Amino acid sequence: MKNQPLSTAPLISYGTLLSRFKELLKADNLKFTRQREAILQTLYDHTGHFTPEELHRLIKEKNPELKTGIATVYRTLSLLEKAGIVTSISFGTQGKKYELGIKAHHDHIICTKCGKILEFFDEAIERKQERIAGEFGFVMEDHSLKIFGVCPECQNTTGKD
Amino acid sequence: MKNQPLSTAPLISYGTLLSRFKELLKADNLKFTRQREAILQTLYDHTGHFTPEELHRLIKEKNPELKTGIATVYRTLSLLEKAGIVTSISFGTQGKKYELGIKAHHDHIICTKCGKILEFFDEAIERKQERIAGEFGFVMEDHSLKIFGVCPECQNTTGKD
DNA sequence: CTTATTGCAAACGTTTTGCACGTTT
DNA sequence: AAACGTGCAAAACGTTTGCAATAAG
Repeated sequence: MKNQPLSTAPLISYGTLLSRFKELLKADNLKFTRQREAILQTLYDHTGHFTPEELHRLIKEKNPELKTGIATVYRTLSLLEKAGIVTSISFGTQGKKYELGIKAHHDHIICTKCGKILEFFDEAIERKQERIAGEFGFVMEDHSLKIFGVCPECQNTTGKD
Repeated sequence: MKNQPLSTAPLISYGTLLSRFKELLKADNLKFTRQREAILQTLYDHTGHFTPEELHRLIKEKNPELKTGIATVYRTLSLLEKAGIVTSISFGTQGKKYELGIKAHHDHIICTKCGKILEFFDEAIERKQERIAGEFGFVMEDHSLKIFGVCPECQNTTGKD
C-alpha cells in the first residue's frame, strides 16, 4: 500500500452529483438556481484546485448570460463546503482553493515553485493523529496536513523563469 | 516515547535571547531599536500564541511611551520569523498567530471551541512525511500539520456559553 | 552624518455584507 | 404570494507599503 497520486477523476456522474445537490438544497429549503448549477458544473468539469476568482472567471466564460457575481461564487462555495460537496485548502492570506470533494479525505503536497497540488492519503498518519488527539483528551474533528516542497519538474529548471 | 504537551517554558534566558537577537541584527546591518526590544520582550514574557494585533495591544500597554505602530509589529514579526526566533501558525484568512519559537519543530492541536493551542511532536509522522515527499519526487521544504478538535475542558461545558 | 526604522495613513487582496431587485417554489 | 437568491457596491479584515520624520550606529 504505497502512496500514489490519488485519481483526479470524479467518482460519480454529473447527474448523480446534481441530484444529490438538489436533495441537499431541498432539505434546507434552499433554492436551486442557475448560478448554483453553473458553479457545480464548473467544479465538475475542471479537475484541480481553484480560487474563487478563477472559478468566477471560468463560470462567466461558459455562462456569459448569467452575469454571476463573485459574491455568489463565495456564497455557493461555502454552501457546498458545508454540505461536504467541495473541500478547500487554505493558503493563508492568499486565500483558499476549492475542489470537488466527493472523494475520500486526503492531504496535500504542494510545490512551492509552481503551485502544483498533489493529493495523498496515508493510513498510518491518519491513525497516528487520532491517537495523538486522544492522548491530549481531545475529540478530534478534523485535521490539515500540508507538505511543501519542490516538485520533480521544478527541480530541473535552471531557475531562469 | 509518548506524546506530551511540549513544555511552554522558554528554553533560554531573556539575556541570552537578547544577545542572540542583537547579533543577528548586527550581522545584517540592522538596528536595535526600542520597538524591536519591546516586541521581543513581550513575546518572551507571554507564553502562548498571539496575533499581531494582540501583541500590539500588549506592547502598548507595557510601553505606552513608545507609541509602537501595528506596522512595526508586523515588520518585526517577519524579521523574527526569518531569523528563526519566532514561529507562526496560520489560520487561513483569519490571520496568523506567533510564538517565541526557539524550541524545536512541532505541530499543533487546536481546540475549535476555545481556541486553545497545544503543541506536540511525533517522530513517526515526521519521518512518514519525508518518505511521502520522496515518493512523489519532491524535495521537502516544510510541512504543516494541524489537528482540530474539542479539548477536555470544552467537552464538559454544557454549551451555554 | 549616513542609513535603517518608525508611525501614519493609504493601499492591498480576499472575503463578507446590506440592500433593492429578481427568481424559484 | 412568500421566501430565498442575486448583483452590486461598500465595508470588513488582516496585512503591506510609500513616505516624510526620527533614531540608531
